[in-house]
Amino acid sequence: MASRLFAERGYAGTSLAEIAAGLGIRKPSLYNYYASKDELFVAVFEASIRDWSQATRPALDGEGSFRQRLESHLRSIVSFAVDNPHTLALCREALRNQPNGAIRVRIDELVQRQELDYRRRLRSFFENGVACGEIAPVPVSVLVLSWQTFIDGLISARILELGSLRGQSALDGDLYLELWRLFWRGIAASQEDIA
Amino acid sequence: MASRLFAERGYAGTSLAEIAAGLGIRKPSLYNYYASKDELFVAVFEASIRDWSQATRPALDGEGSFRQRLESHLRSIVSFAVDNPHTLALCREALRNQPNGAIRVRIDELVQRQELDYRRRLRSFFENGVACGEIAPVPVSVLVLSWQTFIDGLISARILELGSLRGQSALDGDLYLELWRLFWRGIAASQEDIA
DNA sequence: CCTACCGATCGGTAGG
DNA sequence: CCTACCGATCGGTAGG
Repeated sequence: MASRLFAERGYAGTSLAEIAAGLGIRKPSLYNYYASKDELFVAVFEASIRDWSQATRPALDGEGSFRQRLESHLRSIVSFAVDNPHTLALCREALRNQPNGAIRVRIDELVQRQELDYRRRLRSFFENGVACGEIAPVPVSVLVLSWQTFIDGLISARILELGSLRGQSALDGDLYLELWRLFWRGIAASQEDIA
Repeated sequence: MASRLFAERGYAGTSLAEIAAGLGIRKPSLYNYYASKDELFVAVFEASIRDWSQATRPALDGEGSFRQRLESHLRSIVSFAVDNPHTLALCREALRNQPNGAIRVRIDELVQRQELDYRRRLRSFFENGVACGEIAPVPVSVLVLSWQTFIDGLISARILELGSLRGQSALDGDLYLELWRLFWRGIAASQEDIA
């Protein structure tokens, strides 16, 4: 509830009275659970980023070719994004907005930790992929960044289409799999024809 | 000034008193220029999206191979994004947030118009590229979406790093050109080796 | 979990 | 472009 409101209207645009109303209680009762608006926001953000990283975790270390594993990782990311649109939007809101500075530090710390962990896993995945000759011999840091940019683009499309009605979305149906094929073609070692 | 504040703190998080202070005047004086906060925001957003689309326009229809023209288009996008970080952030903020609904409609209309125009130009560019055999025979709608996702990913990286200190950014130095090489490799008709 | 209430700040207006 | 001011709402507290 709070997470949805924060995601849709932002930190400053969401009042504690609205959150309470959504929960069927009155504003002062919130203070039995959280010491302040900041604490509430941090708690909600913490839960969001944890859900996100958990839902996304497993696939990379599974079985199959590097292509299959990366695709399965992508599928878990996309299905989470589709099922939990405001969880992701909240993470973006927290990253982008700078409510008052005090809260910033704590959020940045949470993000840093999760980001470092994710990059470490990606790095090892791509290192192996290059070593096994399935992925093109590009610097691993470029591969990692390329992947993160690809995902960011997909997610952006998803988040932006929440507010305004955009046309065709990158996540409509299985369209993202077409984008994935092009992405993989860009980093694959051997370059099959596309058709 | 107003654009920077709206971009950094969002619509709800920016007060008219702050904007006025940034301009060296008092709050009520703003009402000599704009009838309301909504009008001010729409005006600032309109200017931002216009600057963005103008700075980005020329390259696609220039001379050279499709690869050269798309790369030059990318360069103009990235250099605008680096030079005008909060102009882009404001566009994102306007797209994402839904301040009160009245303002939404007008912003969506501005976005729709510019978006349709941009997609039309991309579509014609990619159609020609495929027809000339320089770009892989993929449905044009997929190519267009793929490009927009690529750009969204680069821009996201830029915007997110404004607030929090992220590690390596996709737009540090010429790193984005490495990502571009992989992107092009994914959509190119003939697939040279990467090394 | 509630009612009642606090000072501060919000967008906006009056009047000059 | 200003000072002075409006009612409404903000996050938060007192006290039960």
